[in-house]
Parts: sequence; structure tokens; C-alpha cells
Amino acid sequence: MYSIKVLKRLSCAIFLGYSKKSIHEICMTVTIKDIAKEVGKSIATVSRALNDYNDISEETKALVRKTAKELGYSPNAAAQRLQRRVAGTIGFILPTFGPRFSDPFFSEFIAGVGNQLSELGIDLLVSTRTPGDQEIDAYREYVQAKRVDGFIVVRTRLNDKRIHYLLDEKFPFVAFGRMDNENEFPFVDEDGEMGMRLIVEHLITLGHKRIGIISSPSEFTFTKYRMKGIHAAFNKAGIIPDHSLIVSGDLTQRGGYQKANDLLNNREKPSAIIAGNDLMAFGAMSAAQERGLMVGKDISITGFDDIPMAEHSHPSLTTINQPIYSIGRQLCEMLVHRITSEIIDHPQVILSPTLIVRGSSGPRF
Amino acid sequence: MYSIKVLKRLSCAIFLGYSKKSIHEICMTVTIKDIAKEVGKSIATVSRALNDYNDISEETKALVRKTAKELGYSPNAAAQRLQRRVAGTIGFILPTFGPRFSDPFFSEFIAGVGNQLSELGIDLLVSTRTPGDQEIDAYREYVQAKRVDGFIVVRTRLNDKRIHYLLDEKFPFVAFGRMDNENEFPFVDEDGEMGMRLIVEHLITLGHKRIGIISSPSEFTFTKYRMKGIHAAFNKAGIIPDHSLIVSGDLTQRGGYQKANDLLNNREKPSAIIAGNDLMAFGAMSAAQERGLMVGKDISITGFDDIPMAEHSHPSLTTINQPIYSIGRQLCEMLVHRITSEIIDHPQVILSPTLIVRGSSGPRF
DNA sequence: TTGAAAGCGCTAACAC
DNA sequence: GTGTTAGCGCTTTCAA
Repeated sequence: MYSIKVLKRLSCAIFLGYSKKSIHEICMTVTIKDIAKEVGKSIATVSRALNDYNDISEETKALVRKTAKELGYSPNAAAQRLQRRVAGTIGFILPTFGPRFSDPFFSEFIAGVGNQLSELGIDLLVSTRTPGDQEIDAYREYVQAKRVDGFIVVRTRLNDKRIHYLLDEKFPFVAFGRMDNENEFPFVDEDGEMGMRLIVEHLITLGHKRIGIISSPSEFTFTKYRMKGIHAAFNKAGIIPDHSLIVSGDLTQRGGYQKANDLLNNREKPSAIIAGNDLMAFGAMSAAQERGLMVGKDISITGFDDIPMAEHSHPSLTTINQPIYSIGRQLCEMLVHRITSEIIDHPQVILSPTLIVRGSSGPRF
Repeated sequence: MYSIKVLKRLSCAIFLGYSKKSIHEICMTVTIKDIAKEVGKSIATVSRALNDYNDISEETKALVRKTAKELGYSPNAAAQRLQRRVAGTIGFILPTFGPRFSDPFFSEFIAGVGNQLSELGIDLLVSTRTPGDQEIDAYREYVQAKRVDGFIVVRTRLNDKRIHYLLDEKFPFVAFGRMDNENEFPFVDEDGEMGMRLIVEHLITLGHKRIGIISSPSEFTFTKYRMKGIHAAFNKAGIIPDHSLIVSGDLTQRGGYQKANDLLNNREKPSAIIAGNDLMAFGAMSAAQERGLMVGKDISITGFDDIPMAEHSHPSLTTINQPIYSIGRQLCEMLVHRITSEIIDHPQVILSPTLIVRGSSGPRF
């Protein structure tokens, strides 16, 4: 934290030369002591009243709460945390690739997490790490220093070191996404299999048969489920997947552009392209448009995520919606439950996604 | 924070039925007491040694630091904060418009802020509010409850209530952006005037004379400076601004699309469009492309921000670069200085932006 | 139902 | 240089 040597606590007061005694009055920090004095009870009673203990009479509780409000009391988080032996903080380590990090997905997610936590009076410790050893070290440091009470892990991987580590340490966490097999932890995930099935069925209904796929990196668990959905739907429709039409992208717009070009250079061009996320779909749209193809007419392109931009691109993007903001909130709730409850269960939520049909997909021409 | 009634501190230990005494050993929390015992000195000495007080002998310091490391000691943040009377937390209230919030700008900024703060052992309290009363209430709550030691304010407005409030309260904060007149606070801002001058000069060099402008909302301070730069450059080149070619957008892609259409419906079409940010520039590109115009050839379009996507759009976007990540880091440094220093100065940094010429701008056809 | 008292881990007067 | 001691604001036994 702030270095002690330069730290002038309550600098205003000290700066002005007030003695330590009077700082309290100047800054008017209301503590339970003040409430106790006001209601003529002990601080212990006030504390228990505020925490709604049932060995306190209703009248006392009411009185305490009333005066607390009048005095503008709000608990000192540090004192509570010290006594309760909790950090009052949740860790969120964003996996980033490269220094220029900018995923619209995360700004919405952080908004959800942040709002939920701030309502609960819990802090968020955000930092970013590139997947690898550094990333695990960051988790380890926070755990060992007891800086956080739990973690939110996002974009789970098939063999996720972060999760293995946290499970080993029995450290509370929730994940946005599953792991491959062992899933003995609380998570929220969308049903990527279903999502992709919806997409493929939509395209097949439109008459498409030759469908190119720009999948997400295979390390992510969701990739596996989404590919499963694609293959299931292909199978059902009697389409035999052409492996020259399946490529893997890096989730960025640039990656989508490059991979779409690869697909469009195929001897027998696909009439539709399924991208693993919206960003890559945008890249694919650019690639198609550069070749003079009219997206939604000459070629259909679909995304996954339904980031806000998907609605406003041209043409607007057919995609799969995930309620990212509320997933963020829900994960926080689950995490707090995990931290505070002695019963360790593993709530696992799989959300059914919605297909959003927009302008980028149309009948095969 | 966590409700007391359900909270099982160190649930593992309590759950397993260990007595309070032994929790300490089980969870192996190393405190300065342990170090004191180990080195055979008092806890006060250990504390001062760790904080590098100069009334402690170098040998003692070295010994203390060594054993602290060996024992895997890390300070209890709550105890430090309680004693030092600080929150150890910085507030960051994102201004959002509408529930679906997703600005690539902010994910990069948060990454910068988060990394810097986590290095310093400071937490971040993130939440989002729509500008208005609710927003100010959030600031007020955090200030009164002493939940944070300072704020980072972003996207300053001409008449910024947040800043007025914080100045009134003499509460530490730093801003990304200036205010109109009174700027008695630390901030970092880019030189928007210069940025736009660079853009206009670039377009004029390319032969453009009829230039459309999709400006940012006038409430933001940066809009004022950017417009100033545009007018200055127009003036210098002897161009008389045509007010039918100046419209105001809302910083979203959709807004850029709509406003670009307005401009392109003008009797005398502009040969270039300056957008107030990259997102709107993308929207404008879509609008132009829909009309069969080739961006960078038939029409030039420029952005502002240089978000990562700008490099990978098609055509890639000519824009103005702002080092958002490092601005985030720098602002944190300034804020910590403001919080810990008794001298209240107002470091004000104006960054010179760089013009990034890419494919979306070309000679007038 | 309530109060007295101990203590969470740390810092900082003040004494030696 | 170092130790003693008294808290920071809160929770929680234990006794009344």
C-alpha cells in the first residue's frame, strides 16, 4: 500500500497541525462508539444490533439503526475485515494477449462484476497477465498474501492451470466457463453446443451446405463445445464436414480477416462462414467485402457473443447472444456464497443462448 | 461486506472443528509477531525494520527482512489500513450510457489502472453509473463511507459535477481530461487540438477541401479542444467551414453510421469525413461502403483514439493515437502522490498525440 | 438482554 | 537502537 514514510494519514488534519486527538472530530468519523454513547448502550450491543443478532431486543435494534442513520454511520471496512479475518476483496486476473488489450467483451463483464461487488461492499482487485507462469504466480501471490477471498476466473481452458491450482489450494473461486472433465467447482457457462447448433441449423435452413468455420483457439473449453454443436448439426443434416473449410482463429478481428481470406481462397468457396466470435466475424466481413462480396447476400457470415457492435455493423451481424453483464453479476453472487457458506456445493449454470438473426446471413445465392 | 450471520471466517478450519487457537497454525498466517519471535526482537522493531525506519540498525533490518522472506510473511492489508487510517482502495466509476456498455477504450484503460494499482497493493473499486444524480450519489457514498482514498475520473465534461463535488470536498482525485476553465486538479489529457490539426492538415495535403465532421458530444471537454484544432487548421488553410457539414455524434458506431449518412446526403458531398472517435469512424465507413464508395479512395475517413481494431479494420483506419494503457498507469501514480503527499500540487500532463496514417485516407479523387 | 474485556495485526508515541 | 504500551474500529466470548 502507500509507503509509510510519505504517508500522512488524514493529511488535511495533520497538515493543518491538529493534534491526533482532534482529528476524529474534524473528520467526523462516526463509529459504533458514537452510536453507543448516543443510545446509552455498550459498543458490543450496538455491534450486535447492527448485525441483527437475535439476542438483542427489537427496540434496541430499532433505536440503534435509527441513530446510526442519523449520525451517518458507515462501518470501517478495514476494522471489519481485520476482525472477521477476510480480505473483503475479490481477485480478477484478466488473461491478455499482447500489450494492446481491448476486448469489448470484458468491459461489459467488468461492469457487471463491479456493480454487484460494490453493492456488497466488496472490492475488486483487477490485474492483467498473459497466460503462462506469470499468470499462475499472480494467483499464488494473492492467495498467499491473503489479498483476496476468492477469484473470478474467465475463459477457462481445457487443461486449466489456474483452476488446478485453486482447487489444490481449496481456494474459493467461480469460473465463467467449464473445464474438460473435472468440474468440481461453481461455474456459469453458456451452452455453446446449442448455440452453434442454432447457427448451423439457421444456415442450413437458408440453403447453405458449404460452410466455412473459423473456430476459436482449441485451448479454450468453449471451443470444444461449440465445435461439438457444429458437428452434431452437420451430422443431423447429413453434411460431411470438409476439413479444408475448418480453420482456427485467434479471436481478434485481424485473425478473422486472415482466416476468412484463407477460406475464400479455397477452390470451392463456402457460401457461409461461421466465426468463433463477433470480432472475428467482423474481420471475415471485411475480407469478403474487399472481394466485392455482399455480406448477407453473396455470402453469409455469423458471429458469437452479440457484443453491442454486432447490432450496428453493416450489415448487422447474425450471432448468438450471451448476457455478459448479468453473468458477471451472477458469478459474484455465487462466489460470495462459496466464500461465506460452509457447505461446499458446486452450482453449475449452463445458459441457453439465443440466436439473433440479423443482416449478415441470408439465403444461399 | 459479507454478512456476519453466514460468515464462517476461515471456514476450512472452523468447519473442521479446530479450535480458534489452532486456526493460526493451520492457516499458517505469518505475522510480525512470528518474525519477532524468530529474530528475538520486539514486534515494534520488526514493524519499523520492515518499514525501513532509520532508527533501526542495518543488521537488524537485514535480519528481519531475511526471516520475513523465509517465513513467507506478507502484511495483513486490513490491519495496516486500520492503523494507517486509509482505505487502500481507489474508486473508479465508469460513466455508461445504457445497459449494454462496451467501450474498447475502457478495457485497455482498466488494464493500465489495475496493473499499476495491484503493484502498489491498492484495490480498485469499479462500478458503473449513468451520468446524472445517481453518479454523484455514488461518489458521495464512497467519500462519506471512506471506502476509497481517491478517485479516477474519466471523460471530463465542460461543467463537471463530479469534479466540482470532489474539489468542494477536497477529496483526492485525478482526471483523464481537463475541465473548461478551473483546472485546479491533477490530470492527464491528450492535446486534442493538436491531434485534430494533424488530421486536418493531413487531409488538406491530400487535396481535400470539403471535409465533413462528426464531432463528439459537446458536453465533453475534449470535444471543445478538438473542434478548436479543426477550426484553427481550416483557418490556416483558408477553408471556410460549412456548417451543414458539421454534425454531432454520440461516440457509438451506430451514431457514426447515421451521421455519416446525413453528411453523404448533403447536396455537395464531402470528400473526407473526420469522426470524433474510432467507433464512429467505423460506422461512417459502413455508411460509405453501403453506398458503394471505396473508403480511402472515393472518400477519406479518419478516427481518433487508435483502438486496437483501427489497425485491423478494412481499410485500416487513419487516426490519432493515445497511449491509453500508460495513461492509466500514470494517472494512478499521480493519484497516489496526491493521496500521500502533503504538498498539494496539480501536475497537469498534456500528451502530444501521434497521427497514424493508414488506408482509410487517400488523395482526393 | 446486555456489558466488560480481549484481541484481530499493525503502527507510533514515548521511554530507556 | 530497541522495547513497552496504547490504540485503530470492530466482533465475540463469557459473565452477569
